[in-house]
Amino acid sequence: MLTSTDVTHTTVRRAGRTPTASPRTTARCSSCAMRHLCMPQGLSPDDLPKLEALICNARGVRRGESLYRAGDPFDTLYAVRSGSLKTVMAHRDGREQVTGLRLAGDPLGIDGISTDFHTWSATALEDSSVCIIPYSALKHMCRETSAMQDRLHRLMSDQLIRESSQMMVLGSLSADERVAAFLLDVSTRNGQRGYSYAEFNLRMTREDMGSYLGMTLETVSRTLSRFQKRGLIDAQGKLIRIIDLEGLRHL
Amino acid sequence: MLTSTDVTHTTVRRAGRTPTASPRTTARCSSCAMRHLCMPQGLSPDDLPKLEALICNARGVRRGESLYRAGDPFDTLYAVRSGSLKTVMAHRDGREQVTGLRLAGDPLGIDGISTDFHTWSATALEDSSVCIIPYSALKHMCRETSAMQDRLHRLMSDQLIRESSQMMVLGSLSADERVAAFLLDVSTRNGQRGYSYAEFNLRMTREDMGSYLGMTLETVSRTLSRFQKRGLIDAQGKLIRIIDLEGLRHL
DNA sequence: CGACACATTGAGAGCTGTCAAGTACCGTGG
DNA sequence: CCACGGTACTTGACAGCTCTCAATGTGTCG
Repeated sequence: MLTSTDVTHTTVRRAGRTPTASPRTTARCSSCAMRHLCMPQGLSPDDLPKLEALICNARGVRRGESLYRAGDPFDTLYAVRSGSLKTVMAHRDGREQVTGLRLAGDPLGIDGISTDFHTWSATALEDSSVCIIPYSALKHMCRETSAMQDRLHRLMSDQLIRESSQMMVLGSLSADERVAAFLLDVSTRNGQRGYSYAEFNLRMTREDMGSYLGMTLETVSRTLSRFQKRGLIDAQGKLIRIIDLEGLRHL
Repeated sequence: MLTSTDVTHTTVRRAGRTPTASPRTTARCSSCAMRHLCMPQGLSPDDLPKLEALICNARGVRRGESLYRAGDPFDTLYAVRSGSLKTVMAHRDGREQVTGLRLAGDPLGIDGISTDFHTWSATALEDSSVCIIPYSALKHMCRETSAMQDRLHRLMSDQLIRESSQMMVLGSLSADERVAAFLLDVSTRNGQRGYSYAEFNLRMTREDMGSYLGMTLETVSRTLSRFQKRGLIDAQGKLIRIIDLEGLRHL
């Protein structure tokens, strides 16, 4: 599984900018349209300047590039500013599995806190940009501002719940149910971000989806085709349009 | 799946002791043999008194009882002091899946931070006791003591990694590999707690194991039998003895 | 327009689930 | 102490879902 493709794992340089200047590489996070997602929810007005004081630069990651890779030393958290990334975990025998899909506003890098080294890799599914949040500065701020502390804790707990939900998907649901659950999840998250609930671009390949859902790319493809025949969705490659949302919900 | 049994979900009373006095119900955590596991790793000597000032009582949970259940309001974290518990998540259609096994020293309750309500249930696999760590007090202490903050963050990150490893098990491994991975995991954790790597009491039923590993209890049972025939393990019901550790590792 | 990655579809095999029967174990009550 | 009932466990037979292998179709980018 997942061994046929050899994704171009060109790790983005750590210090300094990406050579081929990606869009808005070093823009300030404070000028970011999705700033509210990067962290500050729940902060009082006079806490905001403190947050902006966090040297919160942005960084571009081009499609297929890794933001960080398993084994990299950890020192900063990220928040997706635009685009989307997948998180990937590797087994010792080389098999690897997609463990998460991160959309705008989602946090990234928490896996590094445990050991000071990253356990996953994070790879861009499209040209993306992320806010950089130095962990030590964030910790310092959390000690001063209880709202910030709350926010970070909730963020981590959120991830925990998201992952255990995915464990449930992997452990208890049939192929059909898994694909449906995935589509509904992406739909919801897309909607929450102000985009359409009904129509979105998956960005992931069928192989990525399969890896995330614990099945082969062929089964994913077959399932989507069947959904289309049943009038549940309209799928043109990675472009998905949900036609019968309730139908998907009831499997 | 998992519908045949109707586990006695007698939620333990929230205020006050359990009616049938369980062992050491209100003992102080500071007198606990596994105190070092409850939190303080990495704290400097003069931080310890602060930690003990956290009103850290213990509470008993009898086998089959729930420490907390999905939907319960969240206000305290726990750390397993003795015994073991399983965490269980429920799907809307009633199917439920074991999402984790918590042994002595493991944290419990983090799932409640996100929404202030618990998302999982935690049920004792044997008569157990847990340390009670009021979340608000813990937060307060994390703002004062950076070592404590570090510890909490790492704890949460650990859980995240543990869960994504389990996602990998569920998504990429065959039945044999899953069972082997589970046995090795329990063996390791048992060893880390000063017990035998080779011999342990699983406590979980085959059904729980199956639920955790995304397979049926019959397949679990068959797999264990096959392992036994191959001379990898010796299984007498819940009592497992690992004979060929390397054999298990190489599947 | 060709090269390449990605996606679709088919046929068959294999693993795991389902259903069913029988066995072992354990706590309870006589 | 033993008998009993119930839960947990084992094992078998068979079906069905998903994987594997393979061929073909489609889109994209240089």
